[in-house]
Amino acid sequence: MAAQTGNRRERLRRATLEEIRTAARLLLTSHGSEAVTINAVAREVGMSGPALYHYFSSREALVGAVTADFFQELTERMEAARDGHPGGPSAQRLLAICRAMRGWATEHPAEFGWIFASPIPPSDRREDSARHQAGQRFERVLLDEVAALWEARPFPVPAPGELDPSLCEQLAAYAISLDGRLPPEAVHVCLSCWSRLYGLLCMEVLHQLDFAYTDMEPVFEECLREVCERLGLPYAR
Amino acid sequence: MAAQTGNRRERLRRATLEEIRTAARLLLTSHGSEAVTINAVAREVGMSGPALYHYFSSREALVGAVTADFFQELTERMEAARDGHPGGPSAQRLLAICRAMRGWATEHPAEFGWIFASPIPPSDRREDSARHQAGQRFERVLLDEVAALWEARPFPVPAPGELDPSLCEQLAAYAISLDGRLPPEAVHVCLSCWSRLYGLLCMEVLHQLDFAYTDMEPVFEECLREVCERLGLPYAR
DNA sequence: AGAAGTTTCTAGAGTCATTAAGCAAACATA
DNA sequence: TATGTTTGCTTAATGACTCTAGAAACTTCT
Repeated sequence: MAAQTGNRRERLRRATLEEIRTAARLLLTSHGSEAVTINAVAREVGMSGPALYHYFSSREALVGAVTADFFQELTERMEAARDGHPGGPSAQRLLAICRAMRGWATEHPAEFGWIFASPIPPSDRREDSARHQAGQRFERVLLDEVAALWEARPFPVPAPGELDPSLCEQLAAYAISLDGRLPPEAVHVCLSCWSRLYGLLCMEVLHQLDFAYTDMEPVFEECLREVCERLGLPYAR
Repeated sequence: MAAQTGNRRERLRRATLEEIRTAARLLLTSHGSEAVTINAVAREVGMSGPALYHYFSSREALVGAVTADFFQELTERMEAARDGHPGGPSAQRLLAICRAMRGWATEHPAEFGWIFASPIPPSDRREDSARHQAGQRFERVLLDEVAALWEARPFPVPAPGELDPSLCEQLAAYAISLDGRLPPEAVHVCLSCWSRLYGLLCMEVLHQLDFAYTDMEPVFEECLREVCERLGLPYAR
């Protein structure tokens, strides 16, 4: 942690900012997305409407800030799960990360929905937005783990040339931005796994599979089993 | 088509309803979700605010109605794609259906987002809601095709007992509601494929993979290739 | 204590969803 | 043709919302 810089004023301001974010989150989880209004949040922290504009320039900014918080919380949970299995086999670490992700998602469905199952507002699509930063850190948790796994023992990937050339080109470009730790084909496998986990979790928090499943836990585990298989890892509950 | 039942009044009413839905959709696609307000829609069709309550009991009802429209449009497009390959090989039909789905999604990202990437409001979760009906019809397009495929030539499925017992139980319950055309393990494969397509399309319309891909078409095709492989079908572009 | 800066307030303009009251035309019936 | 009902809309009004513009109060520093 950085030393608590700043004088009393700054500390107070930080505390208020924190309180506002907490209030916003509480409103989201207890009364839904719609309930997170500037007025309601202000009421909750005991100040009146317009005062909140000294802390956030608009409702969108507030929403963006708490969304970034959620993103960071999820990432920290995944990192903690990973660091809970130091030195152990890759499979265990990766499974722990994925399960931590679902754990957080099911415990915080509204928050997960805000991160992943909502259109990203234009202001948050800029590279310097807090959300984007948080997204990159999140991305790195999974990618680092897969890269480590690849370096330790490469998993089977499609042969070069087997993938569509246009796809390969895009993958190559992205692989470069990853310092070339993974070849394009391995990046594809990685993104494909991520997309499966993403889809399943979105379906769970959005209740898109309620027509078939009442408990998604074993469905997710089965998906993990398949992911492990694809990465050449042993699966264990 | 059913004969245009009803007298002049009813016809006029239906036309107005249609006009309102069209206006709502136009606002969604051109100015985003937020812009679909009762007032704005009413302004668009040339009547003033409250008059709209003679046609829809609330904003939510209006949103639900147009969402159901979208669902139906998507389904019809998929059915048309399927019927464009009558009698042909299963693989071609299934691929055509999936590509039609993505085609509609990419042409109508906002509409697709409303159907699949938004929390389903409680009112629309009831069995008798238009949305639920539309959802079932959509579901059937994919399921029917997979069931036909299964009856013609079963694809490889996990051996009974290989899947988690709790998962099996849920699958068995759902399989029964499908008239037992598919065994639980095949239902699982089917739902797993659906979840992959769903995840990928959501990521595309929500721009969740922009950090890696600029063109999702080959990514989707690669996913289709894998789906085909799993269903024992030949893949062709 | 006084100056400077920060925080919060009240007031208000303009938006939204929704309800209520009422007007006028279209229609059905006598 | 006269009467009453139904239908389609209007305006008015309520209470919520976002956000702006000043004035008031409070902190901190000199």
